[in-house]
Amino acid sequence: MEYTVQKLGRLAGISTRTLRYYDEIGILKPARINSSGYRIYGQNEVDRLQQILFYRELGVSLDNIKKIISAPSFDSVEALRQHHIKLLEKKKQLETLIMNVEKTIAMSEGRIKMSDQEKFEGFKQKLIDENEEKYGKEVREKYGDETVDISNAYFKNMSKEDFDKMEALSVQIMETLAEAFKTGDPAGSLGQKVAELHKQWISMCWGHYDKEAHAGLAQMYVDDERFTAYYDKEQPGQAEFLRDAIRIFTGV
Amino acid sequence: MEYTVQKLGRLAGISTRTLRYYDEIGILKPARINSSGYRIYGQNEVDRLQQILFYRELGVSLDNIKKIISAPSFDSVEALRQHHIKLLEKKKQLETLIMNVEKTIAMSEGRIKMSDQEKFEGFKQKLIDENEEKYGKEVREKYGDETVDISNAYFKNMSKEDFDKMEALSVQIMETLAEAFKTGDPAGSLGQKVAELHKQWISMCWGHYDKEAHAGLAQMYVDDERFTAYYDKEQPGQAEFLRDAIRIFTGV
DNA sequence: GTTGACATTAACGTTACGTAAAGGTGTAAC
DNA sequence: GTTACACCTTTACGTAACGTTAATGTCAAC
Repeated sequence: MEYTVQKLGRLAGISTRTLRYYDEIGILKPARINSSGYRIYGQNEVDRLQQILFYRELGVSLDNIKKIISAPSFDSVEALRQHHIKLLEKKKQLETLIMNVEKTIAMSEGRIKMSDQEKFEGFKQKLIDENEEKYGKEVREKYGDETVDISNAYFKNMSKEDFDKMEALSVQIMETLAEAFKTGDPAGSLGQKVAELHKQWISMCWGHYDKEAHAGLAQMYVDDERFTAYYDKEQPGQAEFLRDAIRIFTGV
Repeated sequence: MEYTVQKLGRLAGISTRTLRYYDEIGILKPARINSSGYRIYGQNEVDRLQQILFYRELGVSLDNIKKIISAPSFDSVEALRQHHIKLLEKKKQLETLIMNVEKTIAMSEGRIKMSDQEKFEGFKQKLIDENEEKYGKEVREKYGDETVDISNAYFKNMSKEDFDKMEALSVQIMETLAEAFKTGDPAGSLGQKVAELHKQWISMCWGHYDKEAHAGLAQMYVDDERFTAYYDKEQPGQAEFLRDAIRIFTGV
């Protein structure tokens, strides 16, 4: 089956302008141009367009779509599997958002209360995903396929020594946190020592120090389950304890 | 609680640029400007921003969001309910798309075969929805709250007489179709009479006539379940019969 | 041989921001 | 007291993915 722009457009539910644009940027060129200069698309182009629209639906930029499906190593089945996973994630996020809406309705009716933080929950997950994606990409560009641990040092182009120092600090933090947690007092000397160590650690991470940001990060350790899981892995409650200690330490 | 641009941005997971832009276009103005010219947001703004992001997530343009939430009749709880329904629809569509991906993977592995039509199913539903939304909006702008039936005449700014004529035609089509269907022969004189009547009808709809489009529409009566349901409502199989009659009539 | 649907290129418009430039503000640290 | 640095400001140009308009060529049908 052969298609002109309009026929293919109708088939796929897109405009002729879109098809010409796709030709222009080289993401979907017609199989041939007939004697009158008309674009003629064939079976291969139909399939390729389908691929393009799949990725577009995911919010992938045309530029990236081009890279993905033009790469010589492109394995379309594998790409589809990845695609499938992303769609499932998107669905999950949508479900979070739906829950959030239901919560907000309940709140409007006065049945429950929501914190300002909670009000943006459905959206935030998306942000985190995007950051991860961006972060991961940049790291891969800079360091190739080195270990994930080293990628932690990304922010400041850290030296190996600095990195080792950070590692040591982070071990020390976890140990001291465990000790301090036993005392049950975030304001105590051990609790404040953890906060001080943590300050040193993020100072290295960020290249500078900022009280409010520190307190904000501590709050995130409680709000973001990935961080909570990390700090709570030995004793549940440690993430919250750390936040309280830092709150007192920073006075925020 | 009061927020500066950055604090609110972090809370909601958006950039400061976005907040300034929202101020600029008047969709979200700060509660006040302090002595240094800083934007200060309060509780109302947090809630309004949440509303904005809800709609944005749905793909509504900022311009339309502004109209929606600025309308004096804006009922936020009711809006949330609508919003909730739309999210559920979006989820459903996403599930269709996921199924489509799974189907395509299966196809790539040679387990099943898919027609060109099927390949675009997930997108098409979306297209239909969008068209309906756009269509409905434009009609409301043009005719206010008149009946949905009259809105059918939208395309060509049809007169009342034309509209009545169309109505009469559509009744005649249904009656003749029922008669013709009994003969079981789409090529017979009754079958071809239906096709001819249908040609007249769509000529009025579109303002012109095109064979291929006619044949295409007839195919859609079979492919799109909403049309199929309409034509099959008296006798299952009538949609298919009509398509066959039109196929023969147009010679496509 | 004239419609009218279809095709072409060229080029400017749009939305929702990103990004940089050039500068003022607030406060913690030396 | 001034340095430093995270904030804030406005102005203004850049971008993605097309939409839209204009001016023009092509093809099938009546």
